[in-house]
Amino acid sequence: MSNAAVSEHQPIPRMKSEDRRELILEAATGVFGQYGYYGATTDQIARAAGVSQPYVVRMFGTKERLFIEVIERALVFILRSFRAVLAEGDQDLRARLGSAYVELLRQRGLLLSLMHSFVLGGDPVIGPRARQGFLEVYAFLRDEAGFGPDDANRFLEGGMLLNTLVGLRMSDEFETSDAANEMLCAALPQKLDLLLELGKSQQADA
Amino acid sequence: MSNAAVSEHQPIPRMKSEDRRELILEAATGVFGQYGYYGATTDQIARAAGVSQPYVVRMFGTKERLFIEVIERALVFILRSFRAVLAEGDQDLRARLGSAYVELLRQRGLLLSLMHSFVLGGDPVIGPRARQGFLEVYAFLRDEAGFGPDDANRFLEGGMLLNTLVGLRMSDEFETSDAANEMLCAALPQKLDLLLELGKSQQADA
DNA sequence: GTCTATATGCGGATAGAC
DNA sequence: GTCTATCCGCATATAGAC
Repeated sequence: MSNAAVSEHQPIPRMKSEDRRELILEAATGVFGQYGYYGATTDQIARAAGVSQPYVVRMFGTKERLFIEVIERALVFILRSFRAVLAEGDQDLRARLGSAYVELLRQRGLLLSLMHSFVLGGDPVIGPRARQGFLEVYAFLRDEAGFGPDDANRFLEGGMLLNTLVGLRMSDEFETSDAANEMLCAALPQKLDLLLELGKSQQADA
Repeated sequence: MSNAAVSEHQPIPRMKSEDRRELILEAATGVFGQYGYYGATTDQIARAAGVSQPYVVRMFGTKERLFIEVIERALVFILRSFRAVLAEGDQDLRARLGSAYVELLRQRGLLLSLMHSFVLGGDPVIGPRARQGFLEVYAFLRDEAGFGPDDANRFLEGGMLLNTLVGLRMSDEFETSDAANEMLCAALPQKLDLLLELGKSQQADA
């Protein structure tokens, strides 16, 4: 048995700070997405990332700074994804952006972490970042995607309802409630299968 | 100096359990609306209600039960308000229901407490209640208001964006950001003045 | 009905070893 | 780069007086 095998068993898997950082941000995104800023603990995040709790704090300074990094990273993903859609053409832009947004659900907790930040607008440090993030998306829709105020609004409305339904885990009721079923079908023209699939996998985790 | 004056100074203002209960629920609604379930403390709620922290816990058993009562009470207000609109006629139903919804912002934290519950769908006790509440509103729109699936969906989309903008305190940016200004105007056809007014008063509190 | 005092547990953060 | 041990503060909840 090689040394490599031994250090896999008692893992002190050193890696570059940058990589570890990304790993923790991903884990934190999932945990914050589920429990929100206050509800999530640095210990949960650490376990999800496979590192020790003090290490998480050490790397990001405070839980608050970690949360800020999580939501700023989430925003980067959203805008990157939207710009990729834009680069592919102008046909059906609204539908394709909507589709891209739903696809972001694959990154667990990404949209929900943001959603949690949106309802903490009163917080003196989270609030301003959250507003800025939201406004950046709005600016993208207006200036880059060329939406008018009404179209931009419509798009955001749909996005916020989607976030809410995901946060609610409404997909859990898909089979048990006709109303839930109907609502989900109306809210997600396509992509319903993705939502249900992700819903099941996260039920399995928990 | 009379005894009455003394007991005003050291106030032990006994009141009926029911009244005190309502007072605390109101205070809790405001605090939960601002900080969410995990972020709010029973002590903040107690101070907002003008009672001691242990009394709050004593009266509701646990913080969790208090939160559940807050969101169920919020739902009662929403449905009561919607049914009142319905009783006044069928003209312009969508707009009038929307308007009634915005008016509920007057009850501080009512819509936001619900919103916070919506993003905690993974919680084993909050989640089911939150889903049920959301589905009750949907059922109202479909069965009582006579909306079709698409109209119901549209209505909920608008509601969720409103909740989000309020949670974000986007009205804080009304004067400083053109984008925020435009967005708010598009999101609230009428009633923008109400939002701005409430925004100012809550800035004053904090 | 309401308070004061307090027990208890948990979570964020720090110190320091390896 | 990463861990273990631990401190400290805060928040929920309990006990019991008035």
